[in-house]
Amino acid sequence: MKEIYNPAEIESAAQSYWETNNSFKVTEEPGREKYYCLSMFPYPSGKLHMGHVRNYTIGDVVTRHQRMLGKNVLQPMGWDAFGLPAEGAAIKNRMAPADWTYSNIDYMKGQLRTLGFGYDWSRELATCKPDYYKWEQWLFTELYKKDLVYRKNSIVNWDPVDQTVLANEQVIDGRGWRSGALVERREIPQWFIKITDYADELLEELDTMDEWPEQVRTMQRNWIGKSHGVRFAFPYELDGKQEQLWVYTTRVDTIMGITFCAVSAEHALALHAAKENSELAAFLEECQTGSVAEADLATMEKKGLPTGINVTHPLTGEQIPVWVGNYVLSGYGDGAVMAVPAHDERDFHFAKAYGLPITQVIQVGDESFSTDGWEEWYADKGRGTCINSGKYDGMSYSDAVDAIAADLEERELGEKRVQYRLRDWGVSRQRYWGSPIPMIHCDKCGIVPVPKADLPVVLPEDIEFDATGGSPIKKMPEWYQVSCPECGGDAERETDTFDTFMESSWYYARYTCPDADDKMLDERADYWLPVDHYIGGIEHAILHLLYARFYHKLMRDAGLITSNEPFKKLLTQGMVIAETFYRNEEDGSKSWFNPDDVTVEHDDKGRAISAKLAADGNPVEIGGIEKMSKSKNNGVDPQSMVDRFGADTVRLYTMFTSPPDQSLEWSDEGVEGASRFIRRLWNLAWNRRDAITAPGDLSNLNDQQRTARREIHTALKQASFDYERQQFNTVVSAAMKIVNTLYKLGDTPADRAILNEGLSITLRLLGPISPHVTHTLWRELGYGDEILNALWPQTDETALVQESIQYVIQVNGKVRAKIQVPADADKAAVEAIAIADDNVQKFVGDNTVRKVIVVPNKLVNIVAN
RNA sequence: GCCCGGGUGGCGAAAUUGGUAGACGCAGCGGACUUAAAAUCCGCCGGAGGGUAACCUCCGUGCCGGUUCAAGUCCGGCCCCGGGCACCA
Repeated sequence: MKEIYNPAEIESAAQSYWETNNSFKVTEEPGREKYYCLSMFPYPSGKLHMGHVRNYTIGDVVTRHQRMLGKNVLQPMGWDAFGLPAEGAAIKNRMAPADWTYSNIDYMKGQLRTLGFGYDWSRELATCKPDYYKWEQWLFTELYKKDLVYRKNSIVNWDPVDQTVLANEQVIDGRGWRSGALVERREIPQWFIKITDYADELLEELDTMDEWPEQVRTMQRNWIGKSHGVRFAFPYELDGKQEQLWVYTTRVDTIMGITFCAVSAEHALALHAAKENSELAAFLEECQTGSVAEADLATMEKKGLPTGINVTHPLTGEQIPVWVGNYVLSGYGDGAVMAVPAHDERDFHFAKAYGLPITQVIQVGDESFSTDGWEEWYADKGRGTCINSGKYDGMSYSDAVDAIAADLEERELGEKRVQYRLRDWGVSRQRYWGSPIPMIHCDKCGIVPVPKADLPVVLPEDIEFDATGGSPIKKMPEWYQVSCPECGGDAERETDTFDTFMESSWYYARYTCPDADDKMLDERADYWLPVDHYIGGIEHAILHLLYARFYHKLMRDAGLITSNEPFKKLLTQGMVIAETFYRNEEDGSKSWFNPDDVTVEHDDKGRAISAKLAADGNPVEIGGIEKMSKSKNNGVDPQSMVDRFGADTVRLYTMFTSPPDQSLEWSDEGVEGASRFIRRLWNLAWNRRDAITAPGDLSNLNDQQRTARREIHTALKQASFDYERQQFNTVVSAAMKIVNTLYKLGDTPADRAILNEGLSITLRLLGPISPHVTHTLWRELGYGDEILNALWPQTDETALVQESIQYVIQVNGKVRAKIQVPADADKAAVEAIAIADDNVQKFVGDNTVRKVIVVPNKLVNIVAN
């Protein structure tokens, strides 16, 4: 052991120790409790950012803690390796996406190693490897056979200059990111997986997933968007032909209040009417270019034009005018709605704007209805009864819905229907760097899935990108020209690749058996799954987590696994944020400076008052605290922090500064503090190394020593509780409290015994958080070989027992005294001592004591007036 | 607009879920050690007022009201900040 704490040295030694001993390699042990802890795998973008460090530290802390509880713990790591940035880098650096990706993986893996994360690297996977994507290709062909996969036309962004399809991220302000050309919408055939077949199961299971944050469950519920309603038609005649306008509504009870219909700008009826009407045609054009951001839509002005077409009310036979409305969504339901301005807020504002009639058909109690302004109760579904509705008058919501739906059904003009917002999952991407879609197009046989024996369809990695960014495999006849597996004739491969969400939807399962070479998953999957604890960013709340849940059910129904859900517990960690600094440039733009390059001046209260750029000494503006990002240049490089302070300090700081689900504000001073604490621990161990030799006798302690031991075990109890509820910041503070207590101990045999016990507890509490320094001290002080496998410390309840207890005495709810009472005193005795106190007497005065509340071992409240 | 979070010292945050508000840390101040500095160790540290002092009093958890012996915590109403989103008929 050395006098001076040297993180670089002890950390690399500890890491080598774990590597040579395969400390984190695990196998299935039937009968032993397993724990599968997983952090969302990274995209290999180049280097780790602070968000990764936080995510993976949380995962590693959970992993090491569960291991010390005696469980068989799996924590794997891998790479979400397909994706668009590799193509951009390929064009820019004139290198193959595969080479760029592999070199990034190499570098980032080294970074993960220096942070001391305990991964079972024998299970490492990269989703761009054929032995990985082979199995999702196989599953896709199986789904095709089960009729869960289909092909249909869908719209893509087309760059007319580069002659290539663009991903949404590559469209900037409606223009191609490279060419700058106006992007066109083109319809091409694409592959879909029927996630809607699983919508109900995906929705209903959310109710049972009580270890997921409520926020995430709500977001998924809304995304699936199930509603119960009625779909019905308005007949009309057009060019002498009988047609029907179909709409969907959840408020068919208001059907007698329809005063117009509204269709979306893309609706066939609108397009037809626009042929004869140039004003309408211009309006439809305008609707195409408006903002599509949801928040804008919510506050957007309601606009519309009449089509000049009338339809017939299915029950009254009345003529109803059809309008085009910018508030009608083309993609939901039939792209058309019935409008009941009296009982729908959007319809109301539209009717007011265009002078359309408003007819009240629902009455709630004695509320008074007026067309002057909108009232909340007008649209209160389920309240009130029908009026002005002929034979439906007096009916409640559910009676009216049943009766009206029955009448519509009788006329063959409608029926009840469950509607979802969720759409089928479009998985085709016209990109290169992804898994090829294993389908063959044969002129004779049609679509033929690639047989299992021919899988995987390997993506060629040794390619060159031309400047357009178009997918190279689309220009490689030697790759896509094949013979048909069925008839043997000439055929062509699908040249589109899968959406990268396909790979990230099942990687958690493949880690359980990454070497299975004849099956997607083997029997080991059921030992480890479901994942007990999944950790990642909130940005994946909907898409990734919904697709992974869907995929899990697909794999279950393919007979590969038996569980229903992939992730038992979910933790969404908070953002990492930092101060920003900028200068206003002459052209009105801002240039942002990294906090590393700025010196901040504080006033005597410690408030930041001004900041200067270190390079030129001139002032910069303080821009407020924001999420670490490239655009604000406020990212702190984890590597430079590890180099300066060591991984243990960086890990301790990220755990100590905020609870895991809240945002974490970076502060250099805070990191210094974390580093100072670790040195304080090290110095204690060094200075008292001769005293910490063996456990001593704890049975004969004086008052001071008993207090010290009580403080240690109180902190331990709190820390164990906080580990369970994953509030790691207070775990660190508990360890700090114990160290503070240990510093105050003397050097008698009893003090040495307490020190020995206290330090062994502290090291184990911190073991999961700062593993290197605790590993080293554990061995140097002779506690054992591996703290990693040490058992979690138990609270000694007898150490918590006190001879006398401090009671807080309140008079009328205000603290007036603190008294020491023997621990065995009964309620009456406590009361008596409390009332006898001088200060209590002073405040009770001449008043009569009405009531005395005694909270055992805590507090007495005397009510007097 | 709607749905989640959140609002506590100069700052990051605690408060074992209704029982001493501010633990632990950062910054700051004071002291010890040192020729000196750094490092380290010890102490003080919400505001106002009183006392030589140990201490004492009043105010204080975004704002207003309520429930309770007791509210940072529960209920009702509002104001800010952060994140997300379905104009879904």
